[in-house]
Amino acid sequence: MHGHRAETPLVGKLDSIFALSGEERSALSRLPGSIREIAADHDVVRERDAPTECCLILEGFVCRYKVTDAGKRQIFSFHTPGDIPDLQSLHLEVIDHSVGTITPSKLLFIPHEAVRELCRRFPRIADAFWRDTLIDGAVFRQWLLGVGRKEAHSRIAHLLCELFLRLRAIGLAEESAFELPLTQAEIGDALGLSTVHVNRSLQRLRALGLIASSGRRLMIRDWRGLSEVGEFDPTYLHLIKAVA
Amino acid sequence: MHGHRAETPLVGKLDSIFALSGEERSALSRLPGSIREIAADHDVVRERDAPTECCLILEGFVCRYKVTDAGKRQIFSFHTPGDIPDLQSLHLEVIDHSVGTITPSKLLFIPHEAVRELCRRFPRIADAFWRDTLIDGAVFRQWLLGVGRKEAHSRIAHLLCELFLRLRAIGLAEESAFELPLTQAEIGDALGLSTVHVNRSLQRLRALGLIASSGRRLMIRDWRGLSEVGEFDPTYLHLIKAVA
DNA sequence: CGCCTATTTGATCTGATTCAAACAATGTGG
DNA sequence: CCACATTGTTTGAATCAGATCAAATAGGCG
Repeated sequence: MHGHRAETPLVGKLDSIFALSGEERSALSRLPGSIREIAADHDVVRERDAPTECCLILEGFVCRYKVTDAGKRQIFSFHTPGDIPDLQSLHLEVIDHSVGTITPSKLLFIPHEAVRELCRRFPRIADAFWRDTLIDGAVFRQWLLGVGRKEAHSRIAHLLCELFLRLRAIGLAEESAFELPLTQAEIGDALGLSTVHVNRSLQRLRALGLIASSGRRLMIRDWRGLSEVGEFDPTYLHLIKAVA
Repeated sequence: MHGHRAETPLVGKLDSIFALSGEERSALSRLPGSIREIAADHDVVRERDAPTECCLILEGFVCRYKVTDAGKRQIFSFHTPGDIPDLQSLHLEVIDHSVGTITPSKLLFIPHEAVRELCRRFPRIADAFWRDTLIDGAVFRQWLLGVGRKEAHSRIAHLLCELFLRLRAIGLAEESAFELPLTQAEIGDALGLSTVHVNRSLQRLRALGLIASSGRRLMIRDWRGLSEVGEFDPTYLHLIKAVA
């Protein structure tokens, strides 16, 4: 069953990276599936599963990750409303990583067959998904460049820049502030850092006057400066809308 | 094992991850384009380019990489004959990373339009490419897991395992040895390590009796052990053929 | 042989981890 | 509304994996 809003998160998200026609939009918003609400810190898909449906995020914050034998977690990406973090399960039987919630989330589980059918009927939608997958890969590469070759505070600055733009692209950020639902431990897992070091690096960014925060709310005081420290260049996100 | 040497590298490569029909194979091997030979250590595509053709590797070793403002290089992936490292340029105008040769290479530059046409005529070939892109992403994730969360010798062990299997899948490795055309500096750039540390970690793997090497030739003395140290599980490569 | 590029070794330094404990928020149930 | 538990943030000190610097070998190869 599905509800009907003016614009579903999926349409809004694809809109930010691809020009859709009216017909394509309405087809997308009519995708069938079952809605499920999942508490924070729970797995949606687990490494080695072979799901027959994929999950569209309606609300919440989700991540993809993998755990080392030594029990260390590496987060690969964060996902927001409109994303389908396990779209790849459409073409790859076994999934090679887990997907878990960060915050309580509302997800729409869409049968693979429905997505395939949609792609057959609207080849440009397939193109949009393909494009999204490629952008996903580009984000990975930026991530890897940071983890492999940049210092802690620079990685963090980059992550904050990226999240800000992505959230703004889907209407979840204000002019220069947004809700950041990540703990410092989660940031560390994403960037290959210890919690302690994330904490000290954040303090440094604050001391430099680049950011400020109160509770979950993060304010960007100096976008230019933050971008520079993080060596952030938004091109790789391939967003359609221009950037502040 | 099979002995079809008349096939092109591309067919051989896709064969290793996807079941192609005879008609699809011959269409693939008839892809047009211009062959160019490129010396070692030269760029094929540069970050921010917007190429109108993509390059199929016929011979040689190629990598994708990006460089930090501080001048540090991070290699994202290595590519071997049959790979099309910049296939993504088909759907993403601007390329977000550079592609460069490691060894002297022979490349076939195929116009985007020819690939698009092929995908239209043979949708299953499009599926195969899509699948290849997804596997590429899976390789990235493994890579990132290592760089972010594993120790140096473990990352190296993992890389060696991966290269061995991939090379064997396309017929470029023997039972337990292969030509490894990488310098220690390049391994470092791939794994986020300094040359010196790569050297010492390799010595450690040798001392453990896991590998041996003479010149460019690398021998795997203890596959089990190497896999364990690297926490290597080949599932993510999604190779069709079973593994030793 | 001599040149250039890789590998190896040694010594030193440092960014980041780890361990440990205090502190702040937030939430829970009585 | 308070005591208490829980989870996240912050601080401090000790330690370590890996970086950096510097210089000595060892291979290839024209």
